[in-house]
Amino acid sequence: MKMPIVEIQNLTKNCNEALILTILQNGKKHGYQLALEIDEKSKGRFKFNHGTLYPILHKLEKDGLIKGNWKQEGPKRKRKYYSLTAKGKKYTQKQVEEWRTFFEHFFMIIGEMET
Amino acid sequence: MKMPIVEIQNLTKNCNEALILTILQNGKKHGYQLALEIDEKSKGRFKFNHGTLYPILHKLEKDGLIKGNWKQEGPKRKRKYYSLTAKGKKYTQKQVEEWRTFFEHFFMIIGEMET
DNA sequence: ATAGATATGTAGATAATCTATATATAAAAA
DNA sequence: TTTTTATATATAGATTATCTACATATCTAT
Repeated sequence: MKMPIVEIQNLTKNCNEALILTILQNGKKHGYQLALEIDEKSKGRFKFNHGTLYPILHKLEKDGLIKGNWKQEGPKRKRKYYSLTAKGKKYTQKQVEEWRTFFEHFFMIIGEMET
Repeated sequence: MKMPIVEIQNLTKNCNEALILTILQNGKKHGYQLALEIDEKSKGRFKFNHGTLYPILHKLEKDGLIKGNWKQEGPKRKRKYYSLTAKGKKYTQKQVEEWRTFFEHFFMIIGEMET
């Protein structure tokens, strides 16, 4: 798996990933819960389409960055809880740093950087 | 033409656009010049693929946000200089604001917001 | 001459996201 | 109690931005 850096060439990636991964730093969450939390924390600004969310989770799991575990919850309800792997934790920290430097360069150009 | 806001749903868009549009706020530039300037101003961090750059310029022109003019430069050399239209100026200011609020929310979630 | 930088452009591939659909359970309202 | 809404996960197909590669032509320095 490649470790993309956050730059103009691959800016389409990583943003949704970054949100999911950093939320998971606070403990294990299932998919629906992640979407709710991101919605709340952004005061309704960031809303995940479920058709976007689940494929990302599957990809992150396939890449070994998160690990999902089905849990019986109630008599018939099942939820899949995800948590960061060691690799995922390292990756997340790197990505946050990448985003910070990206942001700095981006606003240096588009102006009005409040430092 | 729709006026997209910068949010999780359409984050793939607008970033390259924003860089181009804000550079054009400082006066007319041709495509190659825009790429160089963004490269320099970001200290080599943002590099445009020309295959990305020119289609965006054509799209922005089609949407009436920028206007391109071919200029004879030397005996045979031609360059196409782009400048913001009134609509484009308005749009650019709005987009910069959108990006600012986007990043505020984004960093509020991914943490380590230095306010 | 010719090599490298300048300058613009398009075609096809890749990949992230979006829309729509599907399924099923739990809780709340009528 | 029936129905609606929220919860919960998932996939298929369409859309779209970007990437890679190709194509063309001029200008400058060696």
